[in-house]
Amino acid sequence: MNIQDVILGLLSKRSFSGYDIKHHFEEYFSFFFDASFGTIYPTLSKMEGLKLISKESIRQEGKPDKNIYTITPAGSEQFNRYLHAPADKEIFRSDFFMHLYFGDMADAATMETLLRQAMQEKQEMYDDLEQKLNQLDAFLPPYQKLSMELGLAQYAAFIQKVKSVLDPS
Amino acid sequence: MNIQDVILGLLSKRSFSGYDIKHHFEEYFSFFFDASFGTIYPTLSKMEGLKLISKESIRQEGKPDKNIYTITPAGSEQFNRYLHAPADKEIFRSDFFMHLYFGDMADAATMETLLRQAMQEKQEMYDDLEQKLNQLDAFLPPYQKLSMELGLAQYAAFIQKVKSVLDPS
DNA sequence: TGGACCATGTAACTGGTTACATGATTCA
DNA sequence: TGAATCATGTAACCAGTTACATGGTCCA
Repeated sequence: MNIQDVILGLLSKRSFSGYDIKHHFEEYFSFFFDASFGTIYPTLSKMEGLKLISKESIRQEGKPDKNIYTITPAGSEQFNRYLHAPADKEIFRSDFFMHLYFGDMADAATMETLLRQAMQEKQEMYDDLEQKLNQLDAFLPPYQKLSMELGLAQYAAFIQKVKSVLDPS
Repeated sequence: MNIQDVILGLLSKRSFSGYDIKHHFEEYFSFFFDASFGTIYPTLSKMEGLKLISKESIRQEGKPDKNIYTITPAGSEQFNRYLHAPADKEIFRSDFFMHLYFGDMADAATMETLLRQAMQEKQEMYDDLEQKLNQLDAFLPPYQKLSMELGLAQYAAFIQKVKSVLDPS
C-alpha cells in the first residue's frame, strides 16, 4: 500500500482537493493510516504527471484557489489492480509495548502512569470510532462497517485487559 | 522510541552482538518492533562513538569474528531516561484495513480470500506468541508477561471477529 | 488582535529498507 | 551441491516528516 492507492480509492467516490484528502484521512483513516500535507501535495502532482488523476483549478471568493482532482480511467485501472492484490503486511511499531516489555526495570509509579495513559488514549479512540459508527450506521457499506467494528473489537480487548490489571475487582 | 533505546534495553540484561540483537528482535519483539541489519550495524557503530556502549572483538574458530557490545554507564543513564519518559504514540499502518475499507468496490471472492488470509496470519502470530508465553511463563517478569498477554488479547479479538463474519454459526 | 480555518507548496532532513559483498562451516 | 547458519558491513534508495513560506477571511 502506498499513498497513491489510498488517494485513488478516495477519488473513486468523488473528486477531492489535497486539503480535503488530508481531512478525510484524519476523519476516517486515522486509526490505520495517516499522511501529512508534505506527502499529499507532491504525490498529487506526481499522479497528475502520470495521468492517473486530472486537475481542475477553482477560483473561490474569500478563500485561496483550490485544485480539485478527479480520477482518470488509467487511475481507476490502477486502483482496481490494488484492490484485488493481496494486502501488504501491516506495520505496527509500539513504544507503549516497548516500555511494557522493559517495564520490570522501571518504578511502579511510572508504570501505572504508562498504563493509565495508554488506556485513556485507547478509550478516546474507541469512543470516537464508536460515535462515527453509530452516526453513519445505516449508510455504511458492509465492509466499511466491518473495518470499524474490527477496530472497535481490538480497542475493546486492549482496554479490558489493561483495566483488569489496573483495577482488579 | 528509536532503535538506540531498544538496543540499550537489551544490553541492560547482558551483552549482545549485532547478529544476536537481530535474532532477539525477531524472537521477542516481532509483534511490535522490527529492524534490519542495515539499521542495526550502523547504529551500533554510532552508539560506540557516543560511548553509550563498548565493543569487544571475539575471534571464533570455524565462524567469523564477532563484535560483542556492552552497555556503559552513560548508556544506562540514557536508557533510564527513556524508560521513565512517556511513550511515543504508536504507529499502525494497515493495508488489510485499507482493503477492507474499500472492500465494497471489490468482488466477493477477493474479500473472502483477504479475510481468510488475515485471519490465518493472526492465528499464526497468536499461536507463536502463546507458545512462547507457556514455555517461559514461570521465568517471565510480570510486565514482560503482561506485554505478551496484551498482544494475545488483541489478536484474539481480531480472530474472533473475523471468524464470526466468515463462518456465522 | 490573535487564533482558527482555508489552501498550496517546497526544502531539508530522518529513519529506515533492500541489495550487495565477503566468506567459512555444517548439514541434508 | 546447494541451502542454511554465522557474522559484519556499505551504498543506493525511498517514503515519509517537520518546518517554513505565503496570505486572505472569519470570529471571539
